[in-house]
Amino acid sequence: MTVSFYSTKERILGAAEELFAKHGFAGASLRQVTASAKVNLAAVNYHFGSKDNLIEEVFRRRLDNLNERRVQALQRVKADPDATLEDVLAAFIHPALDVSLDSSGGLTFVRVLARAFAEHNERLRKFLSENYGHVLKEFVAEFRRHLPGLAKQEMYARLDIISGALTYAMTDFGVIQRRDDSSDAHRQRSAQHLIHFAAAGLRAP
Amino acid sequence: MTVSFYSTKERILGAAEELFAKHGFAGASLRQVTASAKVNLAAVNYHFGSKDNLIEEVFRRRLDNLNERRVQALQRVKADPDATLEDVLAAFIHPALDVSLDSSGGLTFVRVLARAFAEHNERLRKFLSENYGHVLKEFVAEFRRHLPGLAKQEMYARLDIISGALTYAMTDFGVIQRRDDSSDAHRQRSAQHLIHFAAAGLRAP
DNA sequence: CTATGATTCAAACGCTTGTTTGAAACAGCG
DNA sequence: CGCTGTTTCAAACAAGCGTTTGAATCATAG
Repeated sequence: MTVSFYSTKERILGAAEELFAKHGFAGASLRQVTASAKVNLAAVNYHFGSKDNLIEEVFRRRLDNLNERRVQALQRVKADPDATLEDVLAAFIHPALDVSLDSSGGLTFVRVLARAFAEHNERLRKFLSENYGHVLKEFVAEFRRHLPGLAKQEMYARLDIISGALTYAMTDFGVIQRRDDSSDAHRQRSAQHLIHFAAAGLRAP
Repeated sequence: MTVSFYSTKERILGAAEELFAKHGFAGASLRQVTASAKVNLAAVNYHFGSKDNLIEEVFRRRLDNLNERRVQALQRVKADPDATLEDVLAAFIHPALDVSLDSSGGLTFVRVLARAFAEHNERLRKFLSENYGHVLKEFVAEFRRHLPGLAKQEMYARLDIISGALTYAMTDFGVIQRRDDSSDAHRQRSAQHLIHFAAAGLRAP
């Protein structure tokens, strides 16, 4: 019997991520979280101050990483004079898939992320916009460089659709039953589909 | 001062739809709903039996209509020997947009629908699958008639993405701020974008 | 009119929620 | 060892939840 290796804070974050993905932010109670983390109920308020702060910390733990990967991928694309629209899309999509492939709860976090989009919680939206907004803006600028004929308003409308599709594809939210092949392989194929799909949609007149 | 025109049941359904869209099913309480509907708290359990039944009734009120419109649109496409892939997609997408354009809460309902997809509530998923599943299957059969080269597994994967994109596009979930033109006009353009976007994605090799 | 069934209402039910409390247990330094 | 600051713990808090109750009100048929 190995004793628990992770700290109380880490165990709370992991359990919270899992339960937020499964039941939503309002649907998962602190008693569920602390029971799953094998931690005292009061530990959440001791270490995080409140449930809202815990929610933000669940996001921050992974969003910083995702944003950094995307910025780096975008910089590589910018430096390449032969880069195509597909390369820009790959710089946007692959880091998200990479995060979802993180062996310790990455896919779970992507499900949490989709929850955040679906919920209209004002505080959460603001927090996410502050973490996502800046990077998204950089991508929009680069997309427009590859699609000079596309009006700005049109560009935003189509990117909106792509972001939604990306979120859905990454979280297996669909009603369709999957085959039982390795989910890693499935996700790799999903990335290719998404890139082709998005590129075709963006290039449409 | 005009007295209330709608019945108690109708006012509850309308208020519930609005609040479920805004705060989710767990997040919106029956006290909020009944207060917003200007109705006694006990009226929900009297007219619907339980909160779960109320949720189902909110869906049934609009889903029957949407399914009927989609089936009819698909039948028209099937009867037309010159119908294209875009026509099948239009038969799938336009009825959903029509529902969202219903002047009395249609767009609100679409937001509720997106909530249902985001939430993993087992009972809700089952209920929606029973209402959506049959029609979706018919559409898959017709899509495959227009894309004989596309493997069944591939077809499902791409339709999954399209369904997600449709849901997101219909609900303005994106972080991008819209222009202030008429939202009806915006939605009409969205439908065209979605159809072109989806057709390009489906036709990609 | 009275009588009957449907509807509304205020109040309370037991239960769960996030948060707070103060004591107990622990760790590490002098 | 004793002392100090950190962390854990059981217990309780007020507030909100879905649901139930029984009386009051309403509409309508006899």
